Parts: sequence; C-alpha cells; structure tokens
Amino acid sequence: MRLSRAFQPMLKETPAEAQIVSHRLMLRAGLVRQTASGIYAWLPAGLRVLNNIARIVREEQDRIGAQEVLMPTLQSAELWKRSGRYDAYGPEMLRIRDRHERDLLYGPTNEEMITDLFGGAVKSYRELPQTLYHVQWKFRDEIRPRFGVMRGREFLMKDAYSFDSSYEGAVASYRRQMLAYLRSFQRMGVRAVPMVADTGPIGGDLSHEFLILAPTGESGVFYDASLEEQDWLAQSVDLDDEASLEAFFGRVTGSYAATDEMHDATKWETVPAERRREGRGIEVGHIFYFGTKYTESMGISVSGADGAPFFPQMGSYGVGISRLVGAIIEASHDDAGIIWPEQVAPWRAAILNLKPGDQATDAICETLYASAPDALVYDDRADRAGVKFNDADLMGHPLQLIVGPRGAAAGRVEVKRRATGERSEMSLDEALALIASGT
RNA sequence: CGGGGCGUGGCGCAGCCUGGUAGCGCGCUUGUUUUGGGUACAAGAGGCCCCCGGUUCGAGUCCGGGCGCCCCGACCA
Repeated sequence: MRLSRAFQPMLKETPAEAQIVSHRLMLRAGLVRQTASGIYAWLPAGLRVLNNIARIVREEQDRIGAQEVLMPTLQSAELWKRSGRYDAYGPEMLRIRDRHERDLLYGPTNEEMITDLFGGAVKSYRELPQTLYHVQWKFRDEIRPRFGVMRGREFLMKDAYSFDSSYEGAVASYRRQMLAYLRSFQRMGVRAVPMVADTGPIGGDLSHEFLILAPTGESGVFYDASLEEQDWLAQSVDLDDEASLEAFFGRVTGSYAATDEMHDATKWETVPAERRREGRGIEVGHIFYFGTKYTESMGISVSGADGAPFFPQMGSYGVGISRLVGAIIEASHDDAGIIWPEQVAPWRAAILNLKPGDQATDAICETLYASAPDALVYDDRADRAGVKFNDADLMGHPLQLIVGPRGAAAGRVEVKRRATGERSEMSLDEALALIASGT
C-alpha cells in the first residue's frame, strides 16, 4: 500500500473519548472509527489486523479438525424460546421485530442455533464427534460500552461448538481446543494464560478463561511462571490419542493459575516464590464444557449403538477476535505507539522514503516495494522525515526500511526494528532478502 | 440503571457565569522555505455553535424538553 493513496486517517491529537491506551492508539493510527456507542467501523489497516488474528484462529481450529460454518447474525426468537433463554437472557440481548411483527434478535451467541442445525442433520452416534465453528459478529447491548473495541457492543468472535457421544469424548474435544487456543495466542505473539474459571452449576474442571497479560487488564491474575515458559507450538500432542491429550492437559493445569475471583491463597503458597507471577490480564478466550444443557432443553438427540436415543455432550469455545486487537496493543506498545507482533501486523514492514523526488532514493524504495507490495506499506508521502518516523512508530510496523538520499547514493538501506529500536544498515539485496524471509 | 460531565470548522479546546452577531492551537489549501525525528513565514478555505421549543429588540450564551457521547459504580467475550 502506498501511504499517499491509503485511507488511513492518522490523528495527531487524541480524541477526547478515548481513555485507555489501546483505544487512543487505535484511533490515532487510523485503525477504527466509532460510529455509535460501542460500535466501530474498521478501516483498512485495522481490518488487516483483524483478519490476521482471525486467520490464525481459523488455521488452529482447522488443525484440530473443527469445521468452519457461518451462521447469521439475526436469529429467530423461537429458537431461544425453545432453550428457555429468550426470557432468561435479559436486556443485554438486542431484540428486533420485523414487518410481520415476528420477534428476532441480534445474536449474542449461537448455542441454540448450532444445536438446532446439528440436530437437523446428525441422527446417529456414528457421525460423532463433530466440532463446528464460525467467525461472526455478535451483539450484546452492554449497559456501558467502554475501552474501545475491548468492550464494544458489537464484536467479532470465533465460537466453536463440540458434539460428542460420551463425556470422555467431550473431555478430549475440550483438551484439543485448549491446545488450539494456546497455539493461537502464542502465534499472535502474546502470552495468554489459561485460568480456571467458575463452572457454575455444571461443576468440574472443564472451564478455562484465557487472559492476555497486560498492566491495564481488568482482572488480577496469579500464575506459575512455567505457564509462560512453555512453547506450545513445539509440543507434540496426538490429537486422536486420549492419553496424549491428557498428558498435555496435565502440563497445563498442573501449574497454578487463577484470576483474583478464583484465587486460592493457600495453594498459591505452594508455588515456589521465584516462580510466582502476579499481574493483570484481559480475557480474550473462554472454553467450557456444558454437557447436555442445550441438546436436552432443545430436544436434540441421536441414536446410540444400542438403538436408543441419547443427548450429545457439548462444549463451547469462544475467542474475542475484535477484542484481541485492543488487547494485543495493551500488551505491546510504548510511548511512541503500537508495537505489532509479526504475525498480526497489518504490514510486515514500512518503507520510509525520506526524500520523494530524489532519483536514487525513489529507485530503491520502488524496488523494495515491488518485491512484496501486499506485505509492505510504502510511505511515499511528500512529508518531512520526522513525520514519517513518528507515523511509522505509531503504526507499529515490525520493521522500518529507511531510505534517504545519504544511504541511497551508496545503495544502502537502514533497517529499524520497532520492538527493540535496533538499527542496522544493509545493501538493497540484503534488505530484499529480509523482506522475503519475513523476520 | 444510580452518580458526574460534555456536545462550538477534521482534531484538541476557549467563549456561556455577566445575551450584542464566533475565536485559538493543530490539521487542510496555495506560495516561498526547510530536508534524517511532527521546519519557518505569508496568504487562504472551512462553522445548521447537537436538535426542537420558549424568553428577549437580539440567544453559542438564559429557560424547558429531547437526542448523542464520555467518565465513576453495578455488569460483562
């Protein structure tokens, strides 16, 4: 993208409504614009980040055998009356009436719809297990939206739903999701620690929240350092083997981790002092097992091996995709702006042309840009160098390829790494290789 | 939903108390200048002062009603 033609309205001053750092930076960097309280329009750069996050989540869901579908945003009230939640959900649900006076709602979640879809198609235990997911906009009419996209009313979420014929199968599905989550967040370049969550009336240990560690997080967190030391991508877990899944699950849940509501000071004492980590976290994912709650209430059963019908066991697994954009910024920024982790950055690198019009400088910039036009943003604007440095820092591109007449005359490109501030000078060919390698 | 605040060019704000026909900084346009960390000067463009009603000779300003947005709390992916 050439910045001179990009729809990327950057702000020098912070809009009054933005309080927290991620909200301020998202507005200043031109990632989003608010259109109503808690509702945002995503501009090109912000959308690229959103899509990057969704892409990682999809790849990890696909990897564990979940299948993507796409359910609508609007749902019939009838569906929710069957589960009993239409009346139970409360004013957070946005209710709508169509021209025929039929009651609809803008979905805050999709358990009812997926259960109904599943039940309409699957009739035998032989077709289980199944895990279906989708990435869709949801709406919850929060009393008080705030924190930009982190607590919006409309938000993009990945939600997955597993159907199994036994409790043991449901547990395996749950553990596969846990692995997918740990891998997803690690790939996004952030640390998200799974914490035991309140399981409510169902009980058991099959409910975890994933919190990204950030000083501005809404919950206090306590966890064993081993949870942030593990490389989940390197672990070999056999997704089809229950023993392997169990061993993996043990490695995760064997270490203490809890939010302040669930914190157990006595157990905390058993963690060696040097491995105790305390901080704050932002919830970006939640996985839980809920058994036959919906299959039963909605009368969705399948035939078992003995010919008798039974209610499949379900679990549900959510990731706040749009919230993650804000949460990642909360976890990764400095005074100058955003510091995007590689994998989610809107562009891999920015090319800063310090003197548009200078023949040698333009030539090098154009060569760099042409090597990967979709992965690079080229600051070819007729602005001063200082403006470009500041905007590039604000936008948080992992790499800045700085080209000015001084270096260009010698065929040199200066590379600045946003995360460390480290600078190095290299030849054009070396810079091209760097772009191609993506690191 | 309780408490508080705000709504004035694109953004940040002043003006309102004490009514007299709208101003500042940034941004934008043009020119000159500058050219490796938000350059300087000059000349410009741009405003239904959130909306409706009332008081008044006259309302951005006072009064009433509405709408929108933000902050604290309770609540939450």
